[in-house]
Amino acid sequence: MSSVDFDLRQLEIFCKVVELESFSKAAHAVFLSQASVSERIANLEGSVGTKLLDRLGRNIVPTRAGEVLYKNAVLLLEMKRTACLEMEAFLGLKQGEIQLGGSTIPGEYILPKIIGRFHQKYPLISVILSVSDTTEIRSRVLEGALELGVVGSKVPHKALIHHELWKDELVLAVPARHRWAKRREISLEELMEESFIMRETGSGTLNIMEEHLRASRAIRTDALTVVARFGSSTAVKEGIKAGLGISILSSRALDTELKTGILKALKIKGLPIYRSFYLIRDKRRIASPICQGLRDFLLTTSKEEDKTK
Amino acid sequence: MSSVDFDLRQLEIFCKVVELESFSKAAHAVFLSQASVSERIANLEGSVGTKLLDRLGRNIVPTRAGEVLYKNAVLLLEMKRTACLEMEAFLGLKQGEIQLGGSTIPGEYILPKIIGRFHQKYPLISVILSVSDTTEIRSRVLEGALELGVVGSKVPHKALIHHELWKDELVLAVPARHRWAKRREISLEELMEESFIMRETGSGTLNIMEEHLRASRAIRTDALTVVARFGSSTAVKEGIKAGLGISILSSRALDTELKTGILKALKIKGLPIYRSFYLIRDKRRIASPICQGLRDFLLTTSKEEDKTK
DNA sequence: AGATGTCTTAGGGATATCCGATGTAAAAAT
DNA sequence: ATTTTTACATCGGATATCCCTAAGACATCT
Repeated sequence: MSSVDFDLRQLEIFCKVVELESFSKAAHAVFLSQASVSERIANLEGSVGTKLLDRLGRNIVPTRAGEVLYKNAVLLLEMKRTACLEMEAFLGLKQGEIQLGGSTIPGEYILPKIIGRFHQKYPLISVILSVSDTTEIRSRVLEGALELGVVGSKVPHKALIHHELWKDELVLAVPARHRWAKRREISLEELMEESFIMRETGSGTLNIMEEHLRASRAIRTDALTVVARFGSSTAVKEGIKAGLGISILSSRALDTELKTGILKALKIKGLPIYRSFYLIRDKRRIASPICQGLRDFLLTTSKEEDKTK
Repeated sequence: MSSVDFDLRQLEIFCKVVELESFSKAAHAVFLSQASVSERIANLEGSVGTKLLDRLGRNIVPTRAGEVLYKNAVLLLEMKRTACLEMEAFLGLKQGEIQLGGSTIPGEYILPKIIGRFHQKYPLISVILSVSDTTEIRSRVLEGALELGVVGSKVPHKALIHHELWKDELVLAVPARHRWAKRREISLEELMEESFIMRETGSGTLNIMEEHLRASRAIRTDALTVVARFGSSTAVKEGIKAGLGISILSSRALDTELKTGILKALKIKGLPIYRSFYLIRDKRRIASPICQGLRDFLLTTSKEEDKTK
């Protein structure tokens, strides 16, 4: 029966009338003719179901019902304004957040400092970085939980677009006290003899390793003496330091250890393992402005790095 | 430049689409054709300035911008609903408040218990009673600060409508130990000899007194020996009790004192002073439902009292 | 009483909304 | 791989709304 209804535009006009105590002044304020304001107020009164303003000749005063509506209208319009500002800030790349995924190496060793620089440029944008393995990142990008991902291997998918960001070399890491510590290169055959720490399935590093070893037609990963499978590069490094075994991993993850001499890096004879990190995005979805901003930032950053190299 | 804008109706439809993850289901939910929903969403996307939904074949998922908008839209719509409910409650005479003014006698001795009964009938309505003198109440009703007033004398005014509510008799009150305490009547001439306590200017009781005395052509109020002017009936009563003087006041204000025998009431010879209390309202203004409700309640209440009398 | 200022009403044109029908593209079924 | 199905987009037209100008109504001020 009583179905009160209204519209933001109507409320806007109504509020102006209440505030300026005049139809004609309100009309001027909202850039309408006075007649239109009159009509819309009549309209609003119709759809609320009661008179909202007392027309006392010269001055316009809200009725009690008008006062009740005005009080609510002010709150609603304020909230609308807030919402609009937030949208504008979001669209204007000023404010908001973005869900970014990084596989182990980029997530732990590369992205943190780049996100730092991004944050300096856009202080009100927060980048939420999830670190996981390549496969996981890829599928979460496809479900839409992550807008962007940075992964360590390229697996074509019709919905994903890849952009190469950075190159990376995989090296064989051994403890400083290892009998190979002084050598520069190791042959694949020699590798077979050693205890080997493997990354977990799904890791980009593992994918790349298998890919290269398969290409070399020499050995398969399951021919290696795998003593452990770890879920993170850090764990693998710790395993190597503890003498559990040796492993192939990203030179980027070894920076600190190589500089302090705790670990040594060796190349594998006839098998230079390079891989790239790729930016991935689900092209079926429309990228938010923040997503575009971060994407551009990552791409230009990687180009600049190439130059300085 | 970027001027995000939207409409409650658009948001309503948009939210339904987000919640049901489908244009056609949303269309059904808001009783529109699928085409209209499609058009309105396109419209909204236009006026916000960005795509809000990803159309991934089967399922519809909001973009990041869509999520931001949705979050705000839910709040806005909820607030609108609240506002509508409040308006409906107000219009349905269920909830709200009303500013009522009462001059001294009705405000202090009559209205409190009637408001009590009104409150039992409408528990969510609060009656805000201001007690002041008749003149003050009248002018505050005319400014709109009070919706209704109950006053003790009738002064015609083109904007005011009067309804008689209750009759009241004015009597001469004297202390129990007064030399007139045993008498039933006093003549006007005798009254001149006594110390008299007057109500303040603006009081309805005073108006009525002057009116009747003038009509009797015998004496004027300024011929009385006025020893004090007090702003309230209670103060006058206390003055009488303290032996400061005697006064004419409403029998309704004397109930307690007469029953306990502290004061005595006398009639004035040849001058029966009756007066009525009137409900007043500014007829230029539209009465709120609550105002109408209270008005009806007061009128029927007074009629019932007449019957029982 | 007349002039003035202010809201209401009337009429008409531009725009938006809505619908049914049709187009199109992706998923599901064959 | 092709067809069928499902679901959103688009089209064209009927309707309603919005907004304007102009004229009427009403109270106030002179």
